Amino acid sequence: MGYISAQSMLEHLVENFADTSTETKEIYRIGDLAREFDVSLRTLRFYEDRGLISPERSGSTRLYSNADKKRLKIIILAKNVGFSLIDIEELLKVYDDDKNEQDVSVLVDKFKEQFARLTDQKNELDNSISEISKAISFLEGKS
Amino acid sequence: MGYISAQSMLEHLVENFADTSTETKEIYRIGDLAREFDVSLRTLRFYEDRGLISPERSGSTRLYSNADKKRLKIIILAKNVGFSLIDIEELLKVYDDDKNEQDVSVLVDKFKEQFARLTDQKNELDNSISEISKAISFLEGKS
DNA sequence: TTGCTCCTCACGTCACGTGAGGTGGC
DNA sequence: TTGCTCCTCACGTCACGTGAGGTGGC
Repeated sequence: MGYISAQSMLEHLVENFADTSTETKEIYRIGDLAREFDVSLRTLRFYEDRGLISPERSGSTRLYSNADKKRLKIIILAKNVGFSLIDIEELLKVYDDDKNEQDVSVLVDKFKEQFARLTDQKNELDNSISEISKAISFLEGKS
Repeated sequence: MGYISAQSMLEHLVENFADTSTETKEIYRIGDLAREFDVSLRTLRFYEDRGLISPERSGSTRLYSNADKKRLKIIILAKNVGFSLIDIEELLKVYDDDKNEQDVSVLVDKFKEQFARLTDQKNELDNSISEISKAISFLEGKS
């Protein structure tokens, strides 16, 4: 099959997973995107502080393009699966420096690592749930 | 069956769940307890700052009694099942103000609330795991 | 004029981690 | 003297939340 860049893979990925409103505009204000992705204004400003996204300005007001919105979709998907902002910065670096096919395997590796972290967390959570269940039946059995 | 106080229930609970070393001493130093409960010195000092535990001192060195150790067992069990330090403060209040049987149901309620929080977290985690699994098979299928 | 939305600081949160710099008894 | 363990600040972390105080266009 044909060559697929990491960049277009990420774009297809978020198209499949972050299927939000179908409203098509050219320019978005911060409130539009905050509503659409269900995050706070502070969150979007914070991501900008962290260098993850850099919207244009009209005076002091931020203006987000469709490219910014695609970028934000990637950020939100990555956040939803528990990537840290540092991780997301690296993902976006792959997205931006789209030079060769190796990037794709780097991408797969990063997602697999995150999958491993999530399953570790799940095991810890399951242990906590089992411990608290035992505690509750102990407390109820004695009352 | 006979009346069982919230205080003794908490003690029995941690006896069952936090069965650590059986070494019996009268006095523990901070390093002893840190090793036994697998937490840092900083953590024990922080819990003291937060008013959760108040060991004696010999000069500047902290000396923990067996009662302090029991108390710490409760703290560690509660931490392991995800209670916040604020929650733990309230649990310890029940442990200290051991006046009537109502406390026991308060205790059960707090544990059940925490159980609900944990299952919510588990659902979120399961969603994240499912999302990232789909993402990985998407990425692998296209490479 | 009133609302709505936008803006920039800047401190607060949560549970500690991580040095820096120093003391005390074997 | 060297190690080991203990101590007290006090800033850093992570991803924002939460005001305070102010601007700009319908």
